[in-house]
Amino acid sequence: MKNVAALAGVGIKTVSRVVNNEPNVSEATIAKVRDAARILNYEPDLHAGNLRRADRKTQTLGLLVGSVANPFAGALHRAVEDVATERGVAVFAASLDDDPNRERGIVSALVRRRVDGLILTTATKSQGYLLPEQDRGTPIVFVDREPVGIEGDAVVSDNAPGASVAARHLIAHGHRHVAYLGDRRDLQTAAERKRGFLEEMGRSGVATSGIPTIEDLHDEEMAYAATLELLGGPDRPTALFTSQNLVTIGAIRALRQLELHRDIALIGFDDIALADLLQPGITVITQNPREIGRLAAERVFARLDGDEQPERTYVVPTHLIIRGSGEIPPHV
Amino acid sequence: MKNVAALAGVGIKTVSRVVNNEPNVSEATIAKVRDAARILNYEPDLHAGNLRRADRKTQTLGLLVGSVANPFAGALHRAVEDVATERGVAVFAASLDDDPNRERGIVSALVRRRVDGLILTTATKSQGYLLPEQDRGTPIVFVDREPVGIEGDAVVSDNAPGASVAARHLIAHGHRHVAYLGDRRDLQTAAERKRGFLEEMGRSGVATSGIPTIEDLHDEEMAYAATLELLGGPDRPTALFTSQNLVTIGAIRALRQLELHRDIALIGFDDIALADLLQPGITVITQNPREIGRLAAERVFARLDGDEQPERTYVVPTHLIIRGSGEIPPHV
DNA sequence: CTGAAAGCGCTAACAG
DNA sequence: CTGTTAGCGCTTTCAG
Repeated sequence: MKNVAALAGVGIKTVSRVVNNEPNVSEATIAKVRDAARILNYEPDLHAGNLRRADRKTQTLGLLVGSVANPFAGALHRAVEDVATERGVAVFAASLDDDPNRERGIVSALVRRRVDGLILTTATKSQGYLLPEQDRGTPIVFVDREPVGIEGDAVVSDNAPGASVAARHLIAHGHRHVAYLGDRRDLQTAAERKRGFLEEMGRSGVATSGIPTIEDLHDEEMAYAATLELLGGPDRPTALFTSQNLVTIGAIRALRQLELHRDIALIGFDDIALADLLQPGITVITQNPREIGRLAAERVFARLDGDEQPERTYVVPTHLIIRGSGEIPPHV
Repeated sequence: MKNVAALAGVGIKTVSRVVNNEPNVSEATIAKVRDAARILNYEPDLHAGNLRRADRKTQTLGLLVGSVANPFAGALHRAVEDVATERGVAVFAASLDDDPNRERGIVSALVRRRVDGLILTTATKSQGYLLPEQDRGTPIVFVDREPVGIEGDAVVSDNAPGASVAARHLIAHGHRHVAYLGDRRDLQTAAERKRGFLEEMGRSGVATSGIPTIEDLHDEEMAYAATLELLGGPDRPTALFTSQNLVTIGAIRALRQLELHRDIALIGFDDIALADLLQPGITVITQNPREIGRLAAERVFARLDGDEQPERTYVVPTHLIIRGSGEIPPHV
């Protein structure tokens, strides 16, 4: 900047004015400065400026998702990016891998970089450690899972109601003997989905004790193996409810393996790619990651703009998409 | 930091030493400082420190991909993140949308944030505008597409050879009348795949002029419509080669719509989710986005570590995965 | 082993 | 309309 000022023959502050489009600079001076900047390939240093700027905003957002490689996170990330870009804000994205230590490390790295806001999927038991940062004025919005040990805006899917819809749908198609296949039970989303599912089964008069539940299925292979075992055993269920993406895919593979995919009903929570092209098509409860991301980013910016309303949880609705696998009648 | 120093009753420089794990501080002092830091919830400001630091590294990387929402980009992003995290480096990820203006804007935003390195998918005709930044010492690695107007490391798939393999496979299964369905012809990857495909067909004695080619298919809907039209017309091809993900999916939908999916062969470039569960399974040429990302990140860090070897292009091999659709014999 | 002074690139506050 | 001075939070340099 000093160099630009020298080349343009003006003071350093004038360059600053031009770069930041501040008023009270003559057209001629602006032109001189811009020329000099172009010749020197000058790019302002956002961080240096920020050090002294009144609002101290880095124009930067931190986003923590399950894994940037998974489609749910990708869609969410894109939505966040879209609203951030509109405001000239760049986003750091990182992967959680459901690891509490990783969460702490990433949050710390983001805080050290003085992000203006945080959008977080969490794996820690309590997020109380974020209190100091929140007190410092950084808006924090939780996505996918609600916070524990701290107040904060949150944007989540209606996990329990969505799972209830799945249960009701299977019941309506005559099923009484439905198995639940779920992710790690310490994950809030998995627990909610299980709760919604079991409650609805209960309301329909199916005893919870009679419902086969297999949990802690964290990847496709585990789900595949668990499904094979379940269906190979006695007293085989007539339908499956899978609480998550990878579990659904594992179950599909197992059903195919056993050639039961046309005989045993299946509803999965969360959509999967090309689910409509399989035979039968896979009936699912879809989430809306784009909307979750959009809302979360909007909340961050609203807080940044001074919105003071009480923190709350925003629930993004899920939808039942009927494609065939969920409408298979019970087969004895 | 001033506050921490005051509370610990030491000089500011001593705090700096402790925070950065510099030597020559007594155990007792270290303990005092750490206590004070904890009490005040002190988090160092990475950018402020960087302003004066000798190496001026922000521990930050910029990544520009097609769209963070697409699976190829997600896998690449994750691989980059993995190698970056190991070195305490955070990554800014942004979406290009094959828009040259967007590319310029994002690059500028990243440069202003003084990222230590850039990993870029590009849409501009020439990347000469990056020369000043490169001269400033920022390593730039191009992914998916090779640079024009500038020297630089690049990591790409073997597009032409991969497409040749597809062509050869179809030829080997007896096809002579194969259509090419491709993405925007101004995209380097699409052009390469087309070239590889046509050259191989030529080597097998099929006249290029007789090969139906439909290009500029940028999304699923366009591909679907184009495929419907192609197959509804006279002189229907016996096999299709689709040069990209979304085009493949559009073609699959069209084939199903016409109930030709068991009669017309299909090979797609780039893998698609659950391709093995469709009937028939979709034969594809897979890319390796994780490896592309890993290599790109490694190149950036190697350059940062002083590697001076000439810039070059790294080619990551593709693989033919046989699943059924590519092995359908010609049907007249 | 420790601290004081200077300065990184920029903006705030004020003076011309 | 323009420039000067101070200072953001930290690291460097150098003197204790």
